[in-house]
Amino acid sequence: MSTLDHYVEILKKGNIKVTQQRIDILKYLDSHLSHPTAEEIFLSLKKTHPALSKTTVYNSLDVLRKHGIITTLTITENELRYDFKTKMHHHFLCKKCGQIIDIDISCPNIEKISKFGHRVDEVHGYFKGICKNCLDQGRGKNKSQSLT
Amino acid sequence: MSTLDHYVEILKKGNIKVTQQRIDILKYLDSHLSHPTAEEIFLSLKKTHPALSKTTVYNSLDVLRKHGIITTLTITENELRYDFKTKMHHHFLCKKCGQIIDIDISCPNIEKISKFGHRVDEVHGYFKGICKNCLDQGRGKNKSQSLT
DNA sequence: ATATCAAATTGTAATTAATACAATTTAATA
DNA sequence: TATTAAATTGTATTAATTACAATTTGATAT
Ligand SMILES: [Mn+2]
Ligand SMILES: [Mn+2]
Ligand SMILES: [Zn+2]
Ligand SMILES: [Zn+2]
Repeated sequence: MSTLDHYVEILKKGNIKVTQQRIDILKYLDSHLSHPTAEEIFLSLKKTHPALSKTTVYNSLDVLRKHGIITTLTITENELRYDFKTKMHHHFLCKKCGQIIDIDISCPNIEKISKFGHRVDEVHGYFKGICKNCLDQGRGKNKSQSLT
Repeated sequence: MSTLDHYVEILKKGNIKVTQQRIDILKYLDSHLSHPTAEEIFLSLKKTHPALSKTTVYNSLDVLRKHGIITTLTITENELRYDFKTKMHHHFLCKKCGQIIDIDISCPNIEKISKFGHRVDEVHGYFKGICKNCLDQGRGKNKSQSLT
């Protein structure tokens, strides 16, 4: 969550033409770190920007990704997800509530891969299971905690 | 690569009805550890079994997966990939030649996730970059090595 | 060996994420 | 303010996956 100028700066620094659509998408991703899909981003932004095209969302996300400003996750099966956080981290997908949680750990395996002779550009660490919240609820300890 | 009886045994052990289609799919996955897509499996099996339906391939893969006989990979963006190898291992996707290589290492991070309170059922470790073969070719050391 | 029947297969249609493309608009520069 | 390359829009298309009804078949009991 930052001032709009912050997103303008990010775009200018990458020599990306500054448009309202791109600012909106960046702002959305920065304030929704839940790894949304293109569809979710589109539907949300369309509320306050009815003329927005889904193609623009896809195009903008591609541009941002190619410039390393955002990253993508292939953790779910049918759609790509987007992440404003680019620092290497892991993810946990809860198969019950569906949320994708950031896990701030690094990967100690990169060096091993390099020893095989491959050049590693990206590291993706995903875990799937049941999150703490869902486990607690399943045990009857319903503390009426929100899952959104 | 095993005798057909082996795949029959696998199905029977899982209380899965034995059909020629399921045997064929299992055999294909066992002898093609390249993490094929449903489409690739379908096209290859259709050659010797022209009546095969793509729906059957999807259904069978789902059944096999639900019984833990095969696993799935979401490493590429547009399609699911299937793996006969269920023992926990990592993967490396070469962005040049497209092949997905098995990396036989384990994940030292599982315990950390458990400490967060989540229950971990699946571990997915993916790396992306340029594989050794492609790197060597790029350096002009073309030893005419096959990439298939 | 044969009849039975739930389950599997098939073929087609529907859904959905993503991409292609031509017309229009706009951000950046002069 | 005029210019222009790039971005946006809307629509059409592609491609992976799922839904579903009709048909076939594997396993069981007779
Ligand atoms: Mn994240
Ligand atoms: Mn594998
Ligand atoms: Zn959960
Ligand atoms: Zn390669």
